[in-house]
Amino acid sequence: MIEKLKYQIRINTDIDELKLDKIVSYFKYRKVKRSTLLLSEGEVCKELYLVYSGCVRTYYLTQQGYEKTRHIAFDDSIVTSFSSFISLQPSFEFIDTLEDSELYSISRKDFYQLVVDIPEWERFYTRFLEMTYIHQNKKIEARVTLTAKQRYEKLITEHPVYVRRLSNKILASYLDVREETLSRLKSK
Amino acid sequence: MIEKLKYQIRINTDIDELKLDKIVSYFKYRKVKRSTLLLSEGEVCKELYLVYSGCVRTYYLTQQGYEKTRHIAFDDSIVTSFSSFISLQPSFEFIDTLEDSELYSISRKDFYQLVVDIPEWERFYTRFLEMTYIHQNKKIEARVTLTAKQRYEKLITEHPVYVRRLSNKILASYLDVREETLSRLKSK
DNA sequence: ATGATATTTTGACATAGGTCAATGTATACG
DNA sequence: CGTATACATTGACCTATGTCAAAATATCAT
Repeated sequence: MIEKLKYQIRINTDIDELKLDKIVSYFKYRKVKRSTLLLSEGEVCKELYLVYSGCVRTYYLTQQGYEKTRHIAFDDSIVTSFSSFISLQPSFEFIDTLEDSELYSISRKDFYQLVVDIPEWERFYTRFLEMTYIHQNKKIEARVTLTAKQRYEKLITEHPVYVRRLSNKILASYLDVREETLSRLKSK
Repeated sequence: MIEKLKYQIRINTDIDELKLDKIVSYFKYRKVKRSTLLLSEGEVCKELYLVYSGCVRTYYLTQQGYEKTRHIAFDDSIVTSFSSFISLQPSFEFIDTLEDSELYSISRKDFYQLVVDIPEWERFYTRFLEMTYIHQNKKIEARVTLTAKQRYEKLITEHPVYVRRLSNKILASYLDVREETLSRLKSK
């Protein structure tokens, strides 16, 4: 089951099975329907999710009420409203499921207790933050240097799964264009 | 001198003076003139800088050859081309000085050796990455949800130093608008 | 100081992408 | 199954911001 998480940790840091089992024991299994709201704007985010199957996203609203998708997590990836999870400030993001999903969740309290108790877990977390930084940075660069068309084509090339698995509406909100614009881009 | 770094580390993690002195001993002092290029696109970034005085920025070029400023570091803050520093991949960013500056630099090798050797330093680094994440995320949100005018006004309100200390050209590149546009925004 | 070089401002115009509205097409649920 | 609700497409038009060029300042090096 949660083998994938174990595997992820193993490749990022040396760790024995005992500690690995301890870490994994804090994750709780949870099955949720499509379109389930896991966190609302204004709430403090006290859970981190590991997506075992399905799809979870985080998004926020513009002043005009449009959704902007920050992150989409498919199988075996981690998702939470990080800014809130880290700072304990109210989240400006929502978290919801885009498909029926199986999740493993860990509480913020347990998560940070593991950071203190298990050096390998802290190492893993540090690596994770580093990779997240790089990913964010690339996303910003793409947003700033490419046209809507180019961003769409880049996504097709680099992550065809997104285009295959997501609705136009979600894809548009992820690429930061209006749905109408995406629809037009596709037909050219 | 490097008291500020010590102070920063102390408030983020408990650490004794001995270790603090060891950390600090790896930083080398360096005085550089305005407009000095510290890193070029394509090079692997193997240094991290602590800005003691002056101003350092990182930027990249769009396909049309325009500069886009990612980060501006004034006194007492940390700057490097992180994606490259972390991954050892060639940097897509440049680093240069916007004012005559005094820097403390540490090599990537020493930096990561300290991460391994001194748990408090790793803790500090983790906190730093967390704060950096939150900062990046806010910047993206602002870029996506606000107009050029609103971004400019937000900057005036939240970080008037930027507006006071930077040229229009740099400020425009930081706000992700053309210089002409910024010039017009100001006169309204 | 003085010319050279870079920055800022202003103007006229172009355009990518947004907006609003209507129509067509899925898909979910009783 | 059928119909209600959400999603996707298309059209006509609009606007914020970019582009290019020229003039007005500021800044720098000798």
